[in-house]
Amino acid sequence: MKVSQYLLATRRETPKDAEIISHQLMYRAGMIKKLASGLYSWLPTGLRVMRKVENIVREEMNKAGGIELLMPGVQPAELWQESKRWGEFGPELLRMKDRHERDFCLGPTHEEVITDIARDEIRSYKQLPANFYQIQTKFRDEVRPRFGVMRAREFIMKDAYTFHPTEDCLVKTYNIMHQAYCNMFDRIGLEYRPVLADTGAIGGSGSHEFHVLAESGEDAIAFSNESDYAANVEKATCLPIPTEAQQPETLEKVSTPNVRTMEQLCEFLSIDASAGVKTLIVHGVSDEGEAPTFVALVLRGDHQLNEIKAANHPLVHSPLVFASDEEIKTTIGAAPGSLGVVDLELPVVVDPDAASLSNFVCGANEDDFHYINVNWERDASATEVYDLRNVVEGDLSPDGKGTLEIKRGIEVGHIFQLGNKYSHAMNATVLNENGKAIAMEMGCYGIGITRIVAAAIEQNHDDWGIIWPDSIAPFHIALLPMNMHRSHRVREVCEKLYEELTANGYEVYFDDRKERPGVMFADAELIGIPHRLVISERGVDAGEIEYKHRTSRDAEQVAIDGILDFLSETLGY
RNA sequence: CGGGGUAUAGCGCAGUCUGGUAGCGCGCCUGCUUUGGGUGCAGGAUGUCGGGAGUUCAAAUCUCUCUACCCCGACCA
Repeated sequence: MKVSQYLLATRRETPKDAEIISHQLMYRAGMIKKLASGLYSWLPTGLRVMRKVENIVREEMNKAGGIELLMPGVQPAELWQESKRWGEFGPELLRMKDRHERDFCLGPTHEEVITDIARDEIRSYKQLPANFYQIQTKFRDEVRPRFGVMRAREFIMKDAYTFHPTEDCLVKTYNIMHQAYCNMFDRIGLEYRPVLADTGAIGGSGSHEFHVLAESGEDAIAFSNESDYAANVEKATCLPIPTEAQQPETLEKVSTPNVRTMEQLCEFLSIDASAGVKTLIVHGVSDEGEAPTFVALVLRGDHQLNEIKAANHPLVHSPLVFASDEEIKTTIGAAPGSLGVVDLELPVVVDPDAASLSNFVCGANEDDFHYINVNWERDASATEVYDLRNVVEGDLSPDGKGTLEIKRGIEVGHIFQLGNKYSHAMNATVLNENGKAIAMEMGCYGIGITRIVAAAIEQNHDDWGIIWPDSIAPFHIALLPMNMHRSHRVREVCEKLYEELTANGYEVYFDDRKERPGVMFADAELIGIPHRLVISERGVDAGEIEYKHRTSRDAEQVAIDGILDFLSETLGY
């Protein structure tokens, strides 16, 4: 590629609304241009990177037995009504009508369409397992798009769907896909972790997320320092903290004027937050239209409620709804801040680490009073002991090996064992060996292609710009002539080298603009081209070309005749 | 959807309080200059001041209204 005939679109200034480094650099490197909130054009340089990612994903999918197809972005409402998701999906589903007033949506995902294909085309267990995928534009009307293409409304996703006669077969394919995902991220060259994930509303038995580790990640993931246990903090569990039961002391009610928060209480009583419990009142399950019921959730004072775990408890309303101050006042007779477990007449769900305390502190259900030396059974009863809290750094790994560390991650992939939710709702059956119709077991597997591009930048950049791994770099080699407009010799060497490199399959960024060296260096570094060749009159006279890798400090001189061999060795092909 | 903010040249911004001929930097065009890290000098082009309505002799500036975008909270690849 000759830069003079290309749309480079690099910029010196960072737009004020770009908050994370990948967004800033993608904009400055001329990879993307915003059209509207959450909608981006991919300029030539950006598209080249995206295609590289796509190709790696495609190759690994094919290796894993996937068969590529392509489904429409616009989908009829009927399919979504059949799966019940026309109602369930909410405002994130962008809906529209055609000229005949028929309802359609822009597909945020394609379970319905693929299931429709499968139910028509797959009739026998002999055709299973089947593994279909596509790489295609998705649309989700995000409440708040942000971070550039990281959370865009329109984005490119690879989505795969598998169909199986049995759960065993599903698990087998699921594991193959898990490995395929690892292969993709390995090939791209990202530091990532597969982690156990919450299956959420979709249900099903197994789910993993793939996270690229980065400070700017929106998710927290926990993993053991001694085993391969890793899970989204939403889902992560740990072993209870070992405690020794103490001799029960006498229960005592103490006056704690104006104490409302855990911090105030700790200061007032000179205790550590781990010596107390906090009591949270949430809505319980209730029938439609009935007045809400309430459930008390009890955690050790220094622990944080995990709302997803809480909402998964059978007594607790899902999604989680906290009781309002008025509801608490009328139900308990005290304001939040003085709640406790003694004589509490509600179902009480207690986190294991709160359940193992003795002689602990809690509110007295009376404003400005707390109890000290509270003990379970004697003073308070737990309806159930149930994991309710977020794990924290240093907790014991649930597999008994090591302690947990917490890092931030960007979710770039998510795989699910779906079971038969869609096949059942949409009547996608096959005949088994006995001629009996059974709903197919399904798996689904997503990868955010465009998000991977941004995540790769989060992980690979420096003060000068992006540093692409070879695998997804927009160009392999930057060919930078010094003052070519004044030197026939430099021009000759460059033009010839450009032809040769291109003929050898390299993607060459040939900066043939009449620019000063500083401008050329700055642009090539900003764009993140991994390998750089500098051609100068001085070098040509000495029969040498200068080579430098994007990450190395110093350049080296290479003989002009040996440059092809040198590059094939350095780049590995 | 709730709360906060912004909208002036391609980009980044000043000007708005206190109404009076539209500005700066970068970029862009022309010429000269310079030549291994975003050169320097000179000249030049570019605006419905987000849209609409109002107040006024006069509105980027004051009032009303609409729209778009950004930031903070619940979702997701």
